[in-house]
This record gives sequence, C-alpha cells and structure tokens, in this order.
Amino acid sequence: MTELEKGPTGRRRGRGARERILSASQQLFREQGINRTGMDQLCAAAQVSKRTAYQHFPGKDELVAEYLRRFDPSVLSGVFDRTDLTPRERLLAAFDIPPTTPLCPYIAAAVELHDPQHPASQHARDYKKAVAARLADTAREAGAADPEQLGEQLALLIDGAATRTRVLNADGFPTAAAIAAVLIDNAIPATASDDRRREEVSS
Amino acid sequence: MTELEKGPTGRRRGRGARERILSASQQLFREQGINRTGMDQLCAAAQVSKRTAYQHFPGKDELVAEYLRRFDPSVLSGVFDRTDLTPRERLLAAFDIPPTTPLCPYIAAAVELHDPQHPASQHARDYKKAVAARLADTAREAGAADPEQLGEQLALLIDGAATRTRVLNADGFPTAAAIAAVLIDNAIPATASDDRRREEVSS
DNA sequence: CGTTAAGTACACCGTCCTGTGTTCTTACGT
DNA sequence: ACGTAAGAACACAGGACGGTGTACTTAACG
Repeated sequence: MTELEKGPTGRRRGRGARERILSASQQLFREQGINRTGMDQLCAAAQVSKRTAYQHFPGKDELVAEYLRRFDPSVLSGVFDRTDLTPRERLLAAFDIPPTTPLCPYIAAAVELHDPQHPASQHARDYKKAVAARLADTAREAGAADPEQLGEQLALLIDGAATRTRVLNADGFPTAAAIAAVLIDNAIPATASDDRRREEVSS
Repeated sequence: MTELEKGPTGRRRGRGARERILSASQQLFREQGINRTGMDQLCAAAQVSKRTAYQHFPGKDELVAEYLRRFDPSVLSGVFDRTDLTPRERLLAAFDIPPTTPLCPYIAAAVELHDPQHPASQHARDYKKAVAARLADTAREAGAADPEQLGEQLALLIDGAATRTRVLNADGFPTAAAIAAVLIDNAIPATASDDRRREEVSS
C-alpha cells in the first residue's frame, strides 16, 4: 500500500503520491480535525511535495470531499453484508463500535466546515441518508412494521451515540444499543426474537 | 440588557462593553461557528474596540468558554422548571425545539475546538452531564424504574436529533420525540403513569 | 538512447488570524 | 471642576494558512 501499485499492463505511471495523500488525510483529519490540519503538515506527513498535492487536487475542499468518499465501502458494507447474522442481529451490530473511534467523520466534517454548500457537507448528507436507507432495508428484512421509521430511528441513535462519545469522552454506544433493542422489539410485530427462517416477507 | 447595568450603589463603572461582546458572540458563534468568526469581526459587530475586548478576556479561548457559560440558565431551566406540566410532559417537552436552532452550541464547540483540554470542552462535558442529571431527576419524579438510565437515554436522543438536524438539514427532533415516548412508556411501571388526564391518550 | 510525465525542493504571495502598543476621548463619581 | 478609569481608534507584529511559480530530478517505456 505504501509501495507503488504497478497495474497489470496499463498505466503504471506515478509512484503513488495520491494514495499517500489520502492515507495521510485519513490519519490527520481524524486525529486533529480538518481545519486544524494545514496543507503543509499534511504534505509532510504524506512525504509528498506540496506542488504534487495541488496537481492531484484542485484545492483542500476537494481533497476533503475525496477523503470522505473513502469511508463509504468500509463502514457501509462492513456491517450490513454480514450473512452470518440475522437481520435483527445486523441491526444491533451497527452499534458494536470500538470506543476508540474518534467520531463519525461525516459529522465532524459537517460541523467543522459549517457550510451546507461545501461538497463534503453534501456528501455527508448523502452518506447519512444512505445509512438510514440501509438500516431501513435491514429492518424490512427483519419484518419491521414501519421499516423506514425504524431505520431513521436507529440512524439517529448511532449519531447520538457518536456525538456523546465525542463530547463526553465516554462510550455512548451501549446506551444506544439498549434503546435500539427496545425499538426493534417494539417494531417487529410477531416478536419472533430471531427469525432464523429466511422467508422473504413480500409485503 | 443591552444597556449598562448600574448596580445599586457599588460598581457603576463601565459602559457595558463586556455585555455587548458576549451578546455578539452568541449571535456570530452560532451563525458562523467559532473558528470562522474572527476577533476583528466580532469586535466590529459588538461595536467594541479590539483593545477593550482583550482587556475583558485574556484570549479568545476564555471568551468562548464564557460564551458557553451563558447558555446554562436559559436552556436548563427553560424546560425543567415548568410546573404546568406533568413530569412526563416535561420529559417530552425537551424535544420541542424549533428546527431553526442551529445546533447545540456545546456539541459545536467540542467538535470545532477539537481539544478535550480546552476550557470550553470541559464546560461542554459538565453541561451535558447536568442535562442528563436533570432528565434523570424528572424521570425519577415521573416514577421511572431506572431514572438514571432513562435520563441518559433521553440525553442521547436529544444529541442525536441535534446532530442530525445539523448534518442532514432536516429536523430530527420529531423522530427523537417518538423514540422518547416509547422509552418513557416502557420505563414507567405500566399503568402507574402519572397522567392526570387520560382523556385523549389514544386520540 | 531520448522523450515524457510524475514528483521534488523551495521560495514566495496575499490573506486572515490572534494578540499588543500607543495615543486620544469620553463619562462617571467625588 | 477635576481626576480617573473605561473605552475608542489605529497601526502593527508574528504566524499560519491556502495556493502558486520555477527549476530540477527521477522513472517508465518506446
């Protein structure tokens, strides 16, 4: 990863500066925040010339947007694609987050940048909606009466837990998970604690 | 408030510069964020010389801390001291927040400043704990089985709603209020809910 | 080989930021 | 009326920031 990735036969140019920049962004933006991380420091950490950075990204704003774009696959698919869990367990697994996680980078970016028009802010909105939609899908799979509502509720719990973890310096996800369990049980009519049967509830 | 406050007989010095500074802080910090509000702009809005500002506050950090300190009475007592409501109604009234509210300034400050050691961050922690404690008190008053847990849960809901309102640009408090209603009903031992009026419960 | 693109090193610009020094003016209380 | 302290006006230091210009070096590939 730190080494250049030589493609099969196609483009093999470059020595991976862009990757190093994004990698350093992930570390520094999360550790120090976006506004408190200057381009000079970032380039030094990435071992990349400042000039090179600005040949890969038009500006810091676009770099931040691209930095956020990198989170999608890991977070989204990490939980929702686990076939070893029942839908209900998957919903709860979304709250199994190590307390060391700094803060949802989308929340941090939206608050730090403070501009709803910023490309990163728009991406944050899209991401949050996507998570809620994924939760709703899983809720539907689990047989919830109102999947959209449950998805929105669980998404709110995740954000609340992330925020409180940051502000209070104490893990808020156990509390959120407890609430989630109540909501899930209330939303699934049959209260079949575990629907091990994978029957598609075509409704 | 905007006028100088002449004490009874004691100190009558000053023409209210400090008040104007704090007042302008409330407006600008909430509208634009803390980091994006420079001292020059703030002093101009407060119609205060920059030199005067730095004679009232050692630095911007302390000004921010004092700015946060101003929120305590209004927010805390605004909801919890309403004697016209039952304890249960008071818990739910905490979610009646106009959607125009920018964002809980404590969350914004903690995320923007990004330093847990910052005086404002410490104050934000204290405030969040105080709110949870107040909610727990009210929950106890309402007859909840585990008031501390319910207080913590409701506090998490409020923060989640505030965060999502900011990130998604859509009011998140109705969703949070719906969850709160479920939690409250689950936490108060069944029929013992202190509703004085049971008329339009189901409506 | 030579070409070409990617990357480096480094100085530099303009802007904004927090914070200070200095001098002058106002208003209050005695 | 006078002294004193709060405040105004204004320039300026010192640094961080985002971003650019320029000349040089490296590595891939024909």
